[in-house]
Amino acid sequence: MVVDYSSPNMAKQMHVGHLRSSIIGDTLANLFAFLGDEVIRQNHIGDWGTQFGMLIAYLEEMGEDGRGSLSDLEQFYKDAKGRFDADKAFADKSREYVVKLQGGDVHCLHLWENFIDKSLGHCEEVYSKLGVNLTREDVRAESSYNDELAGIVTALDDKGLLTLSDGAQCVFLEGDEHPFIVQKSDGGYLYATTDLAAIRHRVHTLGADRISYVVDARQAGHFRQLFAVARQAGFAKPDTRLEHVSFGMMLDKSGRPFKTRDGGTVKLIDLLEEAVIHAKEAITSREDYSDEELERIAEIVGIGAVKYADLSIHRDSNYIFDWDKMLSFEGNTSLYLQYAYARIQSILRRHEGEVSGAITLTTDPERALALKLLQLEDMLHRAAAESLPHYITTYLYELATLFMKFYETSPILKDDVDETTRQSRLQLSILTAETIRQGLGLLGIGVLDRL
RNA sequence: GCGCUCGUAGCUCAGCUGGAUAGAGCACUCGCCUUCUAAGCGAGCGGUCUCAGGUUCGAAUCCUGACGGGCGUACCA
Repeated sequence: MVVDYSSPNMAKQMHVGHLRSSIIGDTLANLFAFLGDEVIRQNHIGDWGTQFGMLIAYLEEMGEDGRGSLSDLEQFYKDAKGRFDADKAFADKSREYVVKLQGGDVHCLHLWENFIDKSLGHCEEVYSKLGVNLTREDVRAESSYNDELAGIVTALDDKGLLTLSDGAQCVFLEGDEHPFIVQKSDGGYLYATTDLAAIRHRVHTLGADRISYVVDARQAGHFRQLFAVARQAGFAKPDTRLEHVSFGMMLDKSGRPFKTRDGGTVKLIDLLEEAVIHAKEAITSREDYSDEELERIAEIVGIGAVKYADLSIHRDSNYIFDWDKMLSFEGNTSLYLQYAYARIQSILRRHEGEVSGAITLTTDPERALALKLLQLEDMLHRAAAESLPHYITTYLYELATLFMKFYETSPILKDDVDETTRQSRLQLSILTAETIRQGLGLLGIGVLDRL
């Protein structure tokens, strides 16, 4: 199966809006793979379009080796746009470069490749910090389908699906007010065309029997049409499962789309750095760690908190972005789970000798914990069937809560605990720790032996 | 206008596809560290599940309508 997620635009820096697709998609890909599916990750990056003419013209001006100028893509884009608006000659050159680029001009292609490479490098930096398992091998850029677009339109025509309307090639779907446009009146193709080419490639070349698109809910209409057309055209087979794994938007406290104070977008890398700083402050006040240790723990705790805050919410709902909540360490948070894990590791460190023997359940806390442990597999299948990552977080939180109660009521290493009970409780603790570790692992969140 | 989606405690959210007195966290009030990590645990406070009908033995959950929020509505992605 194919999971299509993240899909950043190469012209812009990744901002908080890209967070959800990246981590929801990654979690689902991890989950499907864990359950035994053959998963092909696809990062359908946006690397084509008119703005690239402007960007490569500006890159050329700045000197293409000038890495400094590209270190902040957001600023680079703004500067390029400023040049474009202010300087007519530059604007003309930008338009000329778009045409040359699309015509395969070597010089422009070289500039463009350089630009994409740098931009993708920024994304990879974010993926690495986020613990998202996307590599260059998963990248299948929009532009890579360019040569197939004409063939897509021809194939639709052969099927008798096309109608010329106002000069544009359209597929009219029954019951839809608007058609699915695959070729503009000026002859240009659209992302709808590219998406069709991508489906055909995924089904017929990659052999996908299920394709999950992790894209925000605003594009629901597009995907509904895309899937219908893909089936009618035979790009997808009748039994190919196509699904739009939609998710809601990030809103601010007053319920409007989330922006910074000055109306800009919050860069993802800044959010992550902020989270690590916050985690560092919280950790420092608690215990003495070496600088190295502090850095490592803050990274795992801080990034985990951000990811968990997002993944623990039903993906369909719009959610309110709140620094305090996102960086919170109380209640249903990643730290609670990491804390439970660390407590167990502490017990295991103190215990000397082997752990063996049967698990015997005699008390209510033991039974409740064991019962929850047994529900893991069922939960994972439900999460996969519905593509809902928050089932995992809810489960882990419930598990950790039950462990905390067990921990409070059920001594393990105390002198007055008999050996049979001790072994049983150790086994329960180990199973709990392993379940938390694996569960958080699916979310791409790490655990710590000490906290 | 039409379409999609959401409306559950003061706030942020769950609610396993129709089952028993609707659950958490935060906030607020109390209590628990000489014994395995108090970033924890226990107790309390707090909801006519937006409203009105309907289906059902049974509805937060399904259907219809109203009200309210968000999003989308052909040649951007």
